Amino acid sequence: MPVPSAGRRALARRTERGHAACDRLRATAACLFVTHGYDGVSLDEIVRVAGGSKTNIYAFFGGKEGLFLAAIEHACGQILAPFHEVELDGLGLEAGLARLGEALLDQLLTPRHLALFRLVIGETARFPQLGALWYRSGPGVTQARIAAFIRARRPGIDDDHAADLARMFHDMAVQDLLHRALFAPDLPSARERTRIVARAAVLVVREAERG
Amino acid sequence: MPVPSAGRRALARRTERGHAACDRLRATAACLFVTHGYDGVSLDEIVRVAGGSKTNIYAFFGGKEGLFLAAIEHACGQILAPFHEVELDGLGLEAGLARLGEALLDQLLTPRHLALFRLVIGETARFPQLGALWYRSGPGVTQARIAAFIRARRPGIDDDHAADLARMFHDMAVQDLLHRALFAPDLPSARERTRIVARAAVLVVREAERG
DNA sequence: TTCAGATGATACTGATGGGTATCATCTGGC
DNA sequence: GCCAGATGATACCCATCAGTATCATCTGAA
Repeated sequence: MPVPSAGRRALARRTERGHAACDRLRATAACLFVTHGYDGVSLDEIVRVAGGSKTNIYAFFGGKEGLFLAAIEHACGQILAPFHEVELDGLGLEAGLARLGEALLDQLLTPRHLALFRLVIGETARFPQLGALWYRSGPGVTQARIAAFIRARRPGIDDDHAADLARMFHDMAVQDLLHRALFAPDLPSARERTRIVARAAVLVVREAERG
Repeated sequence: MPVPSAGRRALARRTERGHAACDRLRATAACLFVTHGYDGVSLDEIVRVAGGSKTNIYAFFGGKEGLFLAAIEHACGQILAPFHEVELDGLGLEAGLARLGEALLDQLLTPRHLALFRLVIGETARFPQLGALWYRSGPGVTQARIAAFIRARRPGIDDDHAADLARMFHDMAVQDLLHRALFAPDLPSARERTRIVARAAVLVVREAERG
């Protein structure tokens, strides 16, 4: 691999055309990297799909690694957006947890999320900052939202206890299904999904009562 | 990439030297692939470390992909061996579950397991058979052992219920810690580990009483 | 309008690496 | 011991690809 040099200097004033090219590059790269992995995509291919030229990649992102990190960060930021908009007004603890679990699984079991998850896990060895970024924008946010909901429905609850319950609910409701989706091509039925999430919700509610 | 051809024909009688070379290649490849990933290791490097020559790789394994699959299968078969030998005689349900959970974490949080896990998840997109192999020799076996223990300590329990409890215990005890280890460099303290496992065991025992 | 700098198109470079070919050497059944 | 076939050592082929260089064209602030 050629040693990267300073390359062309950073741009002083980027034009409108440049911004558009930059966005297109990042979006295209995200799509291709998620689908084919870091080593499975060449810069020439990205440029061929996105338009523009390799000149931009080095001017905007510094090289392949920079483009990769920017693309994945972008993808991570988007992946859980629908989950954050789930409406819980009027739902009790058990029903609300169930809805949160279902909404979470809706996102986590999409092919796009599974592919991104694979990529992040695989490349965290090469790009350590990726792992932290992922946990922050993934499980971290998710568990925090669940914990907040538990505290809202059980106002007197201890903060640590709520966080514990949130973590346990998250893991019981999501992890086995996520792993099965990652490793086996046949997803469980919707009925099975519902059962698993409901079971987790029941357990957590019982445990919350106990204090 | 050159299109693989039939290559040299399969060997009719392999010599003792050949068997030794084959084993060395597989072990070396497992080590290097787990550390550097599929694309991060060249055949020349494997041969340089293991001795022998590329001739063997094509004669024994058919090419890089075949060697990779053989190496990973080998590594998967070994990774949980210590877990299967945990002694549970004389322990009640809660204490036994706790010991199982601790023993499992002992294996899952080793650098070697984390690296193998990363590799398998990342490469399952390219080699689908890998995922099934992994689930079979990993979580599948683990959960089955936990379920068997629950049934042994609660003889009247419904089989499906035991399997459910096993899955939930497995996920509560292991998953969050595993994910944090995968994504963040700082492992949780032994104290925190013990607390999480104990908490999961308590929940499952209570749930088992309820029927 | 001008023109310096941004962007596009494209060819090139140097290194890498999977797979093949060739020939030398070793093994083991006979 | 013989010798066919297994194994080792090595050079080679050819495609890929990150990064660079060069020059043409476009943009937008002054």
